[in-house]
Amino acid sequence: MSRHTIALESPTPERAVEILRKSILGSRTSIIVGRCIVKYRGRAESFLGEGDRVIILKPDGSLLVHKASKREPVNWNPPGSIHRVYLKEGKVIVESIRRRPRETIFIELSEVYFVGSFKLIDEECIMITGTEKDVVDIIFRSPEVIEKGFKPLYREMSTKYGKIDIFGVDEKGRAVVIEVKRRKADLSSVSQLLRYVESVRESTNSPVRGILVAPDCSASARLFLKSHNLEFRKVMFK
Amino acid sequence: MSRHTIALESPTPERAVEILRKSILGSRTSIIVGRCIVKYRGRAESFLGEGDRVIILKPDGSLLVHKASKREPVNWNPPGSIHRVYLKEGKVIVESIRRRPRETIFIELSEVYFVGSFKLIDEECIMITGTEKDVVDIIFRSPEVIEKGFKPLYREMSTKYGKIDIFGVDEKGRAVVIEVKRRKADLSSVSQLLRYVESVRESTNSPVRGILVAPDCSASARLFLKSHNLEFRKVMFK
DNA sequence: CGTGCCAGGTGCCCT
DNA sequence: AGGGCACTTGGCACG
Repeated sequence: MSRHTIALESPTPERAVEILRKSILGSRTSIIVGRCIVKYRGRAESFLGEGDRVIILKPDGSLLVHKASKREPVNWNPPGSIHRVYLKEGKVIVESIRRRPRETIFIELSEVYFVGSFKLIDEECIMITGTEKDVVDIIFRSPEVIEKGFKPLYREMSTKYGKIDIFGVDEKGRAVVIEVKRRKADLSSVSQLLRYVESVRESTNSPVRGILVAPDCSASARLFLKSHNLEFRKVMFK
Repeated sequence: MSRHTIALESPTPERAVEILRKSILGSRTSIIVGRCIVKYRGRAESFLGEGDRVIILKPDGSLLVHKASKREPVNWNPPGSIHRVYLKEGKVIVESIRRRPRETIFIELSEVYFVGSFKLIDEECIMITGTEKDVVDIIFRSPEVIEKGFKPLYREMSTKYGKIDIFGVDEKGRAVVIEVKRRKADLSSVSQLLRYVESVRESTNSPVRGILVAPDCSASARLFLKSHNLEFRKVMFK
C-alpha cells in the first residue's frame, strides 16, 4: 500500500535518496529543505554558494530551487526535465537534465533538514478574468468604446510583421489597426502598433489609422505615438 | 529555545494555524501541502477549484501556490505582502494582501497533509554568466567582432525613445546604434533598434547605421531589418 | 518544430 | 514612484 504523504525530518543521506527515488518513480511531488550549492549550465551558466533552500521536484519534470526571498526560483528546470538523485561522498546529489536546449542543474546537499513526498491529486485548472482577451471581447461587443461608427472585423489578423489585435474600419471606411494593452502602454506597445500599421500600409494605398488602446500610457510612449500620427484611446476595464 | 525545523504530518487545523502563525512571526519559511481552493483579486481575478497544492510563505512576504506541474506558481503574491492565517469554520485559511497595487489571495484548506516551518540561513547570492551584459562587455573589449574599425563609445545611452545598448562610430566616422540580444532576435528586437536609430536621426543630419547583434535572427525579423536598411551581425558567444 | 506575443509577468537599475 | 528593459523569461496558440 502506498501512502500519499511521506515526510521525514533530518533523514540520513541514504534514506533521503531512497525516498526521493521512490517519489520520482511514483510520479509524486518531492520537497527537500536543506543546505546546498547549485550549479547550472545551459542557455547561461550560474553558481550559487552554500545556503539553505527549498527544492521542489514535480512529477512533470519541473525542478525549482527557492531561496527564502523573492517570487522567482533562484534556479530551475522546466517541465520535461529528467531528475536523478544519488549519493556521492556521503552527500545527496540532485541532478536535473533538460534536452533541447540542453540544460543541467547540479545540486549538492551538505545537509538535509527535511524531505517529503506527496501524491497531489488536482484536476482543476485556474479560471482567470481581466485578461487582454477579455478587453478585446469588450471592444467587439461594444465597438463604441473606441469611437462612434467603429466596426471591428478581425482579431489576431496576421501581417508580415506580426499579428494585429483588432482590425476594423472607422465611420469613414478607413482601415483601423488596434493594439490592445491591459495595462499601461509603453514604448514597445507603440512599436508594435507601428509595425502593424506599416505592414498594412505596405499592402494598400488607402489611409490606415493606428489606435493604441490601454488604461494608461507613459509620457514617452505618447510622444512616440504623436510623432507617427498614431492615436491613443483610454479604455478602463473591470 | 527555537528549533530550526518544524515538520508535522496531518496536523489538526488548530495546530497548523499555530505553527504557521509562529512561523510568520519568526521570519521563517512555511510550507503547506494540502487540499485547497484559491481566490485571487487584484490586477486580474482568478478562481481555482479544489485540489492538492504546495503553498510556500517566505519571510519577505512572498506567497507561492504550486500545482503538481509547471514551473510557474498558479497563484502568488510578490515580496512585501502581508500574510494572515486563521481558522474559519474549522478550516485553515491563508490570506495574503499586497498594497499598491492592492491584490489579495484567499486560500481555504479543506485538508492539511503537511505543514513545515524552516529557518533558512542563506547569505549567498547567485553568480550568473552568459547574460546580455556579458555580450556587451565582449563587444567593448573586442569591437572587431562587429566589424573592423568599429569604435564603441557609450553603453546604455539614453534617447528620447529608450536606451541604446551600444553607441559608437564606424571606420568612416558614421554613428552606429547597436542592439544586443543574447538569444535569437525577433520582430520586437528590430523594433527596438528602429526606435533608437530613429531617435538618434532626429538629433542629427549625419547618417546613422543600426546593427542588430545576436546569435540568430528570425526570418521575418530579417525582412523587417532589410526594409529599414538595418543590419544584422551574427555573434555567437560562450 | 519555429514565430509571435501575452503575462496578475518578475526583477534590476536608473532618474 | 515611474520608466525602460532583460530574463536560463514561461506559457500558449497557430501555421
